[in-house]
Amino acid sequence: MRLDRSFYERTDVMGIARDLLGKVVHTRIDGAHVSGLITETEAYAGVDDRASHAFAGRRTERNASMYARGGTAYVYICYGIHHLFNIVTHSVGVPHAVLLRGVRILEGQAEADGRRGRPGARTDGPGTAAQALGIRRSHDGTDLLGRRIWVADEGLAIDPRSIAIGPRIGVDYAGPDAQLPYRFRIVRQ
DNA sequence: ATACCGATTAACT
DNA sequence: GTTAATCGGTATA
Repeated sequence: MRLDRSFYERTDVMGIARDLLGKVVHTRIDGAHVSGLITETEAYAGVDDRASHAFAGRRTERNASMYARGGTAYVYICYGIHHLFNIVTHSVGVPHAVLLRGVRILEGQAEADGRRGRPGARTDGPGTAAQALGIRRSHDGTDLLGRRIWVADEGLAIDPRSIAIGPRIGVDYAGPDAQLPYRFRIVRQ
């Protein structure tokens, strides 16, 4: 069952990041349907989070969609190369987001392989997951309740003991906030 | 205008 | 372990 607006409009971005583990992200892009089990996420907690692009209310052309309503895609280019897919949460004007950091492809493996360039290539990083799903900067601002990108609960139960929680990756610039336990991943099963 | 850095990855030594 | 790839944001002039 597809996640509805009320899931994304919740105010607890860390809880959403955790609850997205085991959900299934679907894309219908360039005529192909690809889906993947979400295995890793990170929460970015808006204006108070030094690791967030929206820290202190920063608002630029790049991060404008972080300020959209929950259930919107925020896609930006990192290191000039990688397209990183985020799920915006909370309400309009509150720039919370969850970074998709890893998936296990369930449907459309051949299409994902083609996009990644070789069969069986990894999809366990934020850049590789977005690439396999076909998500790119042009999908920034896409409504996750539309027909291009959506997330579904397909009844896969995740044992809480299989979830690891720890500091986020690559945010050393964020000072003390770099140590916050905002990274969630499935480590077993 | 110039300079530096980043929510990364793959291909090296 | 190191490094190249490559571009928007931010700071400085």
